Amino acid sequence: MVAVKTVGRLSIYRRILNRLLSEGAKNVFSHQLAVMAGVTPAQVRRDIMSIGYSGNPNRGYGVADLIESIGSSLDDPEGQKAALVGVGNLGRAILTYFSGRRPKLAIVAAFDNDHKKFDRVIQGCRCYALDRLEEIVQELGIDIGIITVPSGEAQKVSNALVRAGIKGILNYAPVRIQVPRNIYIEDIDMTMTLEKVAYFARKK
Amino acid sequence: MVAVKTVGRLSIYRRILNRLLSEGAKNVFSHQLAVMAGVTPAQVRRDIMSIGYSGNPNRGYGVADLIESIGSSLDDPEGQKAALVGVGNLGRAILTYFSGRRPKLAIVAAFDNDHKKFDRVIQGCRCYALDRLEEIVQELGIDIGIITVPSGEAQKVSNALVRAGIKGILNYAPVRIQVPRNIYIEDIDMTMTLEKVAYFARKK
DNA sequence: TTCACGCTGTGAATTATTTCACGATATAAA
DNA sequence: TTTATATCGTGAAATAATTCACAGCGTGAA
Repeated sequence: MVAVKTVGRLSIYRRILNRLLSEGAKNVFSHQLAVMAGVTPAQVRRDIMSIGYSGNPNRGYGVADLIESIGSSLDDPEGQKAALVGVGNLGRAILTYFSGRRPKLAIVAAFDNDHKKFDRVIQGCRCYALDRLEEIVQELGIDIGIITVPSGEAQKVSNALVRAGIKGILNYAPVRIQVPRNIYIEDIDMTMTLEKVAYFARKK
Repeated sequence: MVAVKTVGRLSIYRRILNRLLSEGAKNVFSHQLAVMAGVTPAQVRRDIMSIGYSGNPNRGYGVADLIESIGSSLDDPEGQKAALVGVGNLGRAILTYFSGRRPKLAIVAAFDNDHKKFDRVIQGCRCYALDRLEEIVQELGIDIGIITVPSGEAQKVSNALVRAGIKGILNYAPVRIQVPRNIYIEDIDMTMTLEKVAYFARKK
């Protein structure tokens, strides 16, 4: 089991590596990856070590091999499916963002209360009525939920997702959601982050 | 100078406290805040200690006083202004989100390349042509930039923001941006976070 | 073949962050 | 007034994360 922060950085390295690959790069050194990822070379080496991949002291890391190796650590070989709940501006932005980007990880269903959105297909992802959440999640074998509803509804939506059997939640609503201990939850708190930037813009 | 992580949590506590205040609460205990913020009671006490506020062993913390105290640590008394660059779905979501929420921190200008958006007012925030960025940022005294443009343009936009004199950047584009050392930058990487959730949904 | 170089892999050291644990204390009740 | 109780504040301990620093190695050049 890889540490939380390491998983995050591996995901970033992989994105960089994919770009490098498309630019024709064969190998890359830890110090190059480090600059592109905004971390130290030692950190890069340690992260890569933690997934058991080894570079070559003279060539660095093999771009294609390392992508492969990160994939076999991070990805489910069967692929994983996510559902997005709340098709507002933010929800649509996320759908656009992800649309067909990672083969092993796709948002396959969206849910909303607004009947004008039902059955519309947004970025290749069909929109369903919120009260069909459990049914559809189970039918499609979805195991990740993305919450982009207003704060007031987030806990209710989360409960429904958990009942439906979801294992991980990405929560954009600015409230802490209570979930059973076996569910992994990650919050993206945009207001908090902006306030952090504001503080350090002044103090740094 | 308060630690980065502490600033983030203080911002979260404040949001919770504001809700409690509006519900009429006068006092709150560290263990209550802890549950609502998803941290330990000891952490809450330490964070609050770090801004020099003291509670009462019998009543806990005064809700209104603590809000006040967090404000005087985090906020600029004069207020701070932010500019958003890139008025797509994500940009609009952010504008909607922040619109008039914090008096000491407002997004006062948006920028885009698309001339159809020029001079439109979105959530009380006027949209300008991207090439007027430096001019407007300086005119309005903006010191925070929010980047919501595609990856390929992020570095260019960042350079313009830095030239215009901005001190902090909140970057939503999935690339690491290079900035001078005196600029504070925080990344929100939505893809990375989803991949993290996917990983731990499987492994946890 | 041998050498010199610059990189990787990693134990150890360091730094950052969180939690423990307990004395001090404010209040409500007796 | 005294006592019982539950909380705060915080030094110290524990844990987590990062960086240092260098032995060892693969490769290109001589």
